[in-house]
Amino acid sequence: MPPARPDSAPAATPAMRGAHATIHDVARVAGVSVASVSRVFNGRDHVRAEMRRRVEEAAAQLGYVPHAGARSLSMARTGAIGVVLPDLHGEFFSELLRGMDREASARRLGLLLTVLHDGRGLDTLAALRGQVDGLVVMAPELDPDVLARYMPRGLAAVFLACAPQVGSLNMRIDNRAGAAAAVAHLAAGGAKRIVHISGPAGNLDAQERRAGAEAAAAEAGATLSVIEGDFLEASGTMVGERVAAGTLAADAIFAANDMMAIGALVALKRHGVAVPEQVAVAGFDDIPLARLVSPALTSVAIDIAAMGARAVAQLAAQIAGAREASSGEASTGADEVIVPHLMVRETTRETDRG
Amino acid sequence: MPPARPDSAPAATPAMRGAHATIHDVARVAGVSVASVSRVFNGRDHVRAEMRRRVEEAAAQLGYVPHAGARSLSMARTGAIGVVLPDLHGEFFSELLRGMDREASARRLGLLLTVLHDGRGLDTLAALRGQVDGLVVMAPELDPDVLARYMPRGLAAVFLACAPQVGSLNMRIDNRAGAAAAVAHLAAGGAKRIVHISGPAGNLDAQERRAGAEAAAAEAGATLSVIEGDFLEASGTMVGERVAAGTLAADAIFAANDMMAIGALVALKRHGVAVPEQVAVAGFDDIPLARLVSPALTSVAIDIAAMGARAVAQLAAQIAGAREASSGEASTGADEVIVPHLMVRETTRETDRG
DNA sequence: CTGAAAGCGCTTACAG
DNA sequence: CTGAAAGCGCTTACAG
Repeated sequence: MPPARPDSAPAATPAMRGAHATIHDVARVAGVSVASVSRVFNGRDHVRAEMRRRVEEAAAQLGYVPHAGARSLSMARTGAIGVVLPDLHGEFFSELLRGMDREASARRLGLLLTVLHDGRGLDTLAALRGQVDGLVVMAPELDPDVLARYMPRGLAAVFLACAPQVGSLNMRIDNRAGAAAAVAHLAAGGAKRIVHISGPAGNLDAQERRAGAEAAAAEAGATLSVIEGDFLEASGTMVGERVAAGTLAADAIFAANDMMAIGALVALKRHGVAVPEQVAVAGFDDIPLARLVSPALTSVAIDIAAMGARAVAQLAAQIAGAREASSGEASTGADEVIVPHLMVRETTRETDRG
Repeated sequence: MPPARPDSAPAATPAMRGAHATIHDVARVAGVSVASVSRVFNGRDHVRAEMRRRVEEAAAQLGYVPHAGARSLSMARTGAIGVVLPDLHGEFFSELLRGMDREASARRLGLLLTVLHDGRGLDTLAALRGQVDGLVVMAPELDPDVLARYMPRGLAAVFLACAPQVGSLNMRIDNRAGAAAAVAHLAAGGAKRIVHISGPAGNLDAQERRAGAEAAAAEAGATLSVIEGDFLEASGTMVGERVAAGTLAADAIFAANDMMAIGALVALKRHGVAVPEQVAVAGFDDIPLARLVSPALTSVAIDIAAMGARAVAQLAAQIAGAREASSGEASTGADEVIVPHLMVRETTRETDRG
């Protein structure tokens, strides 16, 4: 639709044309100014009851609904926040979104999803300016400088599990501690030859989990061999089959996420390997599925939904702050670290307690 | 930020104020008109190389990024589609979103998520006007008239698993056929007393699945007792425990979705009931988890991701059509029915074949 | 309490 | 090829 309508009949109202009624249509029908219609709909200023009645009547008659786009341009507020995710595979992101929605719904904020299919989509980030009030970004595989280059300037942002962005609020998972706890637990259960299925080499979470696993293995005097996976079930399956076949010696497997752990677990069981008696298995994330497989999977737990909710809350605070301070930078609170804890279940041997 | 900036120094450019540079800033720095800047950025019309160079230089210098909100107001196109979902629990919605994103990303469309927490949120639907180009709505628990009342008029829409909306494109799952296939399979495996864990009474999918189950049970001469669940694991657990305790007589359980079936399955196993020997179990949806539990769950499969992708593709076609026809109604293609198929796995007895 | 007007940041016929 | 101007549909100081 061209901005001008030179060729439409001058008397035709948008409502007549099948398009939506505008605030001008309502004003005309109600016999008042557009300013008054606006006031009635926003309900801040006082308007006389009679005025309100007439406007509401006209609006109802025309089926008028304010145009959110125009509104946000005028008010410099969209009511939406952008969510940038690396991928949508698996329950991790489903849980994360659920938590984000919980918080966003409560604040009447929309969630605009942008998925970075291994790098592609980065250029759409900048285009989010004017479409969202802020961004929650999760991009564990991206170089922080590259990411910074594509971020729209001056937009509030919270970074989740990314390489830290200076000047922004970063929420990080303590991957090292979580992985170390899992490996220490395996070693305490008697494991001597631990296989670690890592995430992709470029992934920050993967790097940190691997480092934590290596440190704990060294500490416990166990050997740790690393096989690179891709966070998908199939790479776990492959390792499980090699272990079952005897090609890969292991009395324990620690995977960098649950889906790979489950892949390994299922493969081991299929080949008659007893878990945890012959080979213990542990994962990372503690997705809902972890307790449903059998034996139930020991995993490093993070409250994913809570993390998502927290990120949205932080972002909302940042947006409100920027709005208040009106000019320029919002105060970005201190970075936050999420500390995971180990959920011991049936795929590992419980160690003595007291 | 007030629309006018009466109190800011007249010489201050937005860029200087920490805010974003606008097209006017770029035009001024490049010494050209805003129209030309617009042309360079949209790349449709021809512009001289020298002009392009100057504009691009100025834009780079100012860190200019076009304002999507203003753009969409001008062009009457947002580049986003709204996704309205009843809830985010479980893998079903994760899969659905994944499919939608696959298609939306390919078309460079954003996905604006709106979750209807049992009814709440309906009033935000209308507010989507001007924020999205169209809507994919999934609301199996909503009365079609109520839904119609809240839908923004004149916005393209595809309805997924809703009570059919006249004049719109509806995509429906053939729930009756799917449920009937599952129950027929259970009966063929020898089941005589089947317990059906239904979805909530107000849910259309639930109603149809129940009807299909009842028809098939009657056909096969098996009894079917219905216990109302809520699509969550816990309601399946409860039924599983009653069956294990002998309070509820059953040689087979058919749940209206997989999470309830898995709840029942886990409860039965925990209490030492052999599946499928003593009690067979079947679910509906065939979420990825279904094949990971053990024994692996027999389930009525629908390609959830494909369904989501298809809905987005249909919506995109509808939007393009409306844009082409310029005035008024888009042609909404014929309704579509998704036909599920039964995935037989280990929780049911395989019946003879040939 | 209400209205006229300017402004939000773009795009695009229209006329050079 | 380029610029001036009108327009997208709202909101909000400003002046009654």
